[in-house]
Amino acid sequence: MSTTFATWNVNSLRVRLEQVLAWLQEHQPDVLALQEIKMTDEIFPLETFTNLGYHVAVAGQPTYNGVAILSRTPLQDVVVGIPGYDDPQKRVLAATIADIRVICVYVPNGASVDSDKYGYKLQWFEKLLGYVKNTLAAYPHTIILGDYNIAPEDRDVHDPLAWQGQVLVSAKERAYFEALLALGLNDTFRVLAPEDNSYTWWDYRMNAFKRNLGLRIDHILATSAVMARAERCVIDKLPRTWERPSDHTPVILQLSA
DNA sequence: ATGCCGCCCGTAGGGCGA
Repeated sequence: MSTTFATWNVNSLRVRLEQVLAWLQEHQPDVLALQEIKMTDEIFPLETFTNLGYHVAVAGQPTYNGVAILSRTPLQDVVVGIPGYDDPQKRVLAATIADIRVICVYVPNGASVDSDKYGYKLQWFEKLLGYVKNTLAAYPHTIILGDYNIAPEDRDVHDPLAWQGQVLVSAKERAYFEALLALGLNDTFRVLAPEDNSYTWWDYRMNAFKRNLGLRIDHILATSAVMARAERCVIDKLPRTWERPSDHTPVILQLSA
C-alpha cells in the first residue's frame, strides 16, 4: 500500500487530455498536479475526471498558464494564487489532501536574463518564498510540486557550458531555489534517485528528446516529515515518446502507506 | 540567429514557452 503524488506540465490540457487519461489509467496516482492547462475553469473537463473518481481543484485562465490538482480523496482548504500577491497569471493552487498540504506551482519561464520577464520571475519567486515560509509554519507535512523552470545544478543540464548564465540555470534563479529548500524542503528526486543526466523537459526543436538534450526543471519538494515516508521518486519518460507529446514528462513520488 | 517546434487565438501571423 502506498500513496503517489505526480506532477506534469501538459502544455495544453485540451491537446493532451487523451494522454492524461491514458496515463491516469496506467499509473492510478492518488494526486496529479497539472500545469499549463491553458484553459478557463468554465471549459475544464471536470466530469471526465470526476467520473474516474477524482476530486478536482482548478485555477484556469484563457490561453496561457493555468494549474489544476486531481485527487482521489477530497481537496480541502483550496487556495488559488499566492495570498497577498495580486497576480493575474494563474500559477499557484493549494489544497489539503488527507494530512498533507499540497501546492501546485508553475513558476514563470523568465524568457531571457536581460528581459522584463526575468525580473517578473525573480519577483514572483520572492513572493513564493514568503508563501511557502508561512505554509510550512502551519503545515509540517507539505509537498510542493510542479514546473519550477529552474535546473538546480549543472548535473541537471545536458550541456552546462552552453547553458551557463542562461535563464533556467542562472545564479540568481538557483539561489532562489536553494532558498526554497533552506526553508525546510527536500528535492525528493535528488534524495531518492540521485543519478545525473535525468531530465523532465526536452525542447521540441532539434530532435532534443532523441538526443537527450534536456533539463531537470520539474520537481517534487517535500518537508522532512513527508520525506520520512518517501520511498521512491521517478521521472516517467514514456509520455515524451508518444505522438504529439508535451515537452515535459511526469515526475512521481511514492510514499509508504 | 529575429532561426529551429508547438500551442493559442483565429483564420494570418504574432505572442509565448524553455
